Amino acid sequence: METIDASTANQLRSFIERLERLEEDKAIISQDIKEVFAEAKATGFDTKIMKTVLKIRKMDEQKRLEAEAILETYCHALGIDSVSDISKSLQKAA
Amino acid sequence: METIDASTANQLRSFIERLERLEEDKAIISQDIKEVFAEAKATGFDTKIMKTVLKIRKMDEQKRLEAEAILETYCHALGIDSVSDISKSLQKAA
Amino acid sequence: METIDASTANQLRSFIERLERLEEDKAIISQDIKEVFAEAKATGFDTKIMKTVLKIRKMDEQKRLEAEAILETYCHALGIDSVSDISKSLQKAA
Amino acid sequence: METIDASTANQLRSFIERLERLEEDKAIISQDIKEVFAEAKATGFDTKIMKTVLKIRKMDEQKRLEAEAILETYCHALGIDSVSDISKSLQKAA
DNA sequence: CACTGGAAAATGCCGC
DNA sequence: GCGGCATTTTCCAGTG
Repeated sequence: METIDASTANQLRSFIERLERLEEDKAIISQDIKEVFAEAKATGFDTKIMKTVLKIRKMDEQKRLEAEAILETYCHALGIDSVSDISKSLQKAA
Repeated sequence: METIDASTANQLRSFIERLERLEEDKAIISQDIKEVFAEAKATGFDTKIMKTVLKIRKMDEQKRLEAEAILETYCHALGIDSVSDISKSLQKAA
Repeated sequence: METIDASTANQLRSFIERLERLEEDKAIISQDIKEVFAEAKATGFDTKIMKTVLKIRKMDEQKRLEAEAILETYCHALGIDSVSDISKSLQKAA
Repeated sequence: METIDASTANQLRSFIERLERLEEDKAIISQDIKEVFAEAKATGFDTKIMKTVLKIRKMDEQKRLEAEAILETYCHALGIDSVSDISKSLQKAA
């Protein structure tokens, strides 16, 4: 069986620890989210409806991103480097 | 249909925005985790094994927590307020 | 719209019925589990603790399986077909 | 701390083992269900649609049961012991 | 590159 | 009626 040198072991340990720290941060945020929902509920809001609202807003955001992606494709096809170039043009025009 | 006054609407908006910010933070961390795995993989580590290692370490932690939960339940059943009370008793005894 | 021939429809019906029977069996077992908990509770046991005990026992089993999975992965990486091959080698050596 | 006599310990062990056996049976059925879905998929059916079909049929069944519950309530209110009494009457009539 | 298996997230349910 | 938990659904990396 292959031996693992100390350096490699330390690298691995480092990766594992970084991951565990990130997972922990993520867990904390998940907890924060739950607390915000709890607070909203205590204030009298219906969390189920709130979740639906969030979902719809996310879908809208997604739609916007997809629209931008299409725009980006068109820009590329038309030889315009990026959307920001259009912004600049528009600002100049204004 | 009931009308919603401006104040309530603002409260709701505030909750929604806080939640969206938290969701975004969480998404960033998820992305970070993926990148660490990618880096580890590029360094030559087997991510599958790494995930299993993380899982086992998490299970150890989880098991410890479950055991503590049982202890807590017993303490409650026996009229001892908390585990720390036991610690105190033991310290006195020592 | 595509038409569905009778044979296909019967096949589908057969699958659906098999699934519904299995779901029903599963529901019966879930009910049995509830009843055992109820009986234990009536006998004076704390179901919460029982659930925790079951969880820990399950985790032990799971941990064992995870560890075996890692071993299996190493074996594979080292060109050893299976754990039983190791057993054989060890038996010869003994 | 209270001591637990052997008899109680055996009772507990018995409950735990019964539960573990039931959990195992349940897991087997869950596995069977997955296999039926896999088979249906291999036959060319869309499992997602099948799941929707099952859900709708379940809702229908639920509706039927609720209707029966209402009927049962009426029967009770009218001094008829059970639905089966109605069945008998109908069978006689036929 | 479609598929499968497993992890993460969302939903629904049950007990308190 | 609520929190907590189990189940379900969804997503994604890995694989043939």
